[in-house]
This record gives sequence, C-alpha cells and structure tokens, in this order.
Amino acid sequence: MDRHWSEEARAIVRRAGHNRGAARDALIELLSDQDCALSVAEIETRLGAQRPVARASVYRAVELLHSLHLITRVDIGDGVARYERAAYDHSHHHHLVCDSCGVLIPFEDPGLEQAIDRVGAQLGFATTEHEVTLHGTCVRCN
Amino acid sequence: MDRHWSEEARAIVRRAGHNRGAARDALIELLSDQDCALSVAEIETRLGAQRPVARASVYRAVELLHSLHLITRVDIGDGVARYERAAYDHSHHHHLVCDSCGVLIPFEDPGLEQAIDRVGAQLGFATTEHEVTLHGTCVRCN
DNA sequence: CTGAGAATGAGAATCAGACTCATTCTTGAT
DNA sequence: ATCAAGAATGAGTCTGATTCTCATTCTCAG
Ligand SMILES: [Zn+2]
Ligand SMILES: [Zn+2]
Ligand SMILES: [Zn+2]
Ligand SMILES: [Zn+2]
Repeated sequence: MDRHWSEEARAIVRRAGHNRGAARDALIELLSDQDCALSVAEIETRLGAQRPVARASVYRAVELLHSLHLITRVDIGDGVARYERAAYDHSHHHHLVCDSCGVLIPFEDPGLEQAIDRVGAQLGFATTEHEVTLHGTCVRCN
Repeated sequence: MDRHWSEEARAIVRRAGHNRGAARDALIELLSDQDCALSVAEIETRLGAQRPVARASVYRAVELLHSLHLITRVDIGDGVARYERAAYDHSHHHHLVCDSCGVLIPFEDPGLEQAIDRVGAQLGFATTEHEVTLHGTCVRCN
C-alpha cells in the first residue's frame, strides 16, 4: 500500500541507531499495507501466517516505532491498544467506534484538527500527539 | 462539591431498577466531590479510609454508572481507566496529559465540541459519547 | 416481619502488556 | 571472508488491571 512509508520507517529506525531485525521489518511491512489500526494480537496472528514472531518482539517493535512517531496508538477504550502507520505530513484520521457491532470507522476532519491545535496553543501546552474517539451506533446498527 | 449530582445519580440508578447499596452510595458520594477523574485503585483507597469497599464492587459500580451515562470514562493511554462525574447539561471537559510528569490537566473548549458534533452528524453516526486527549509536555516540564 | 432478588466481599481467573535471559542475527572492524 | 561486540529475537515468566464466581448480607415490596 505505502511502499514509501516502509522504506522511510526503516531508514529512520536505522538513523536512530538500531540494527535491522527480521521481526521488526516484517511488522513494518505489515503495517504499511493497512489502512487502519491493528492490535498487537492481530499483528502477531497475521505475521505468524508467514513466519512466527514472538509477542515480545511485536510489543518491542510497536513501542520503538511509536516513540519515533512512525506509528500512532489508537485506544478505543476496550483495553486493547491498536497501532497504525503515521503519515509524514502529520495528516491522520481519528475513529468512530460502534458500541453495538464494534466496527472501527476512520474519518478525517480539518476543522477538528484546527480546534485541537488552538486548544494546545491557548494553554501553553506543547502538544506532540492527540487522540479523538467518538462512540455511538453506526448506520447499520441504529 | 456537587450535592445535586449525587442525589440525581442515586435517583437515576433507582429508576433504572436497582436496589440501593452501601458501596455504590459511598462511591457516588466520593465522585460528587471530585473535579477530575479517579482510577478504580484511587477510588478503592479513598473509600477504604472510611469503610472498606471490595474492588469488585467498585468495578461494578463504575460500570453501572457509566452505562447510565452518569460518569464518563477517561483513558489517557496508561492502561488504567479513570472515571469522573458527568454533568446533566452534557457540558464536560477533556484532558491534557503531560507525558513527562504525568499531570492530568482538564480543559473545556466549545469550538472543539462543535467540531465533534459536526463530524458525527456528517457521517450519520449516532454519537453517544466522545473522548479527546492531548499528549505533550506541560508548562513546567518543557 | 419475611422471602425473593439484588448488592457486596473475598478470592480466583483472565488478559494485556512488561520483563528476563539464553540464543541468534547484524554490523563494523580485521 | 572472519570475528567479536552489541542488538534483536523467542519463549516463557511476571505484574497489574479488570472480570468472574459464589457464598453471604442487605434491600424492599408484600
Ligand atoms: Zn485508523
Ligand atoms: Zn487529529
Ligand atoms: Zn477530568
Ligand atoms: Zn467533548
């Protein structure tokens, strides 16, 4: 899906002083093909279809990629963290969660982003990242 | 702090068909005195100072109050859910989390709320609740 | 006052995520 | 190409939050 992202991600990881590793490379490749967030369990399962990868390695990899701002963490309140690749231009989406069927719907909204930027600036808070999640019922469920 | 809220909360719980219980009443009383969110562990400790309350009871109570929209759940990404009372007029605040010192700073922003309402409406999504969290460094830490 | 049903308490069971350490892989240097 | 040092990985263990179970206690309508 996004070949450029996976190349860039590997380059940034190396520049940060890390050796290359099969598990992390496979994870980067997997995330580059996704349009929305995956949980660690989902990542582990999908990678395992090709070559088994230890859970600890998945956690280590997402932690590193997240600390380098290469992926964003999505928390929809079910106690399971999800991760998805971040765009270089800081463009990103947020999520609607249907509490009835559990579907995760991504959306983008410039007006919302502006409002968030304004809030951080007003309070003198150096915002590095933000999370927005809407809960409710989707069109099919209501 | 907000006597009206605790009375209203108990009335709504009863109307929903639940008997009264000492543990839940104590929890409601505690939350009515708070300005911002508390974790289950914090609730348990503070209640225990007066009369021991089982952890399971705290979890049951916050689950019920949350399902009745009497409290809102705040998830700042540290794996610990926090809860705070909700206002009747649906007014509420969101949070800034300092990733350096961990402080939780509440804020209100009408413009942000409008942007969120607009998004849900545009996508035909019946929004019941939403969560916004900004991460970064606070004034003292940056 | 009583009984049915609800709430509570204590502890076990789950589950996500963090940690440990022995083994394997990368990579710069020889 | 070879080697050693340091990094990454895998398998399993450990922790901490949340959920589940069930016996006991409490609430409240009758
Ligand atoms: Zn997404
Ligand atoms: Zn955003
Ligand atoms: Zn708050
Ligand atoms: Zn809001």
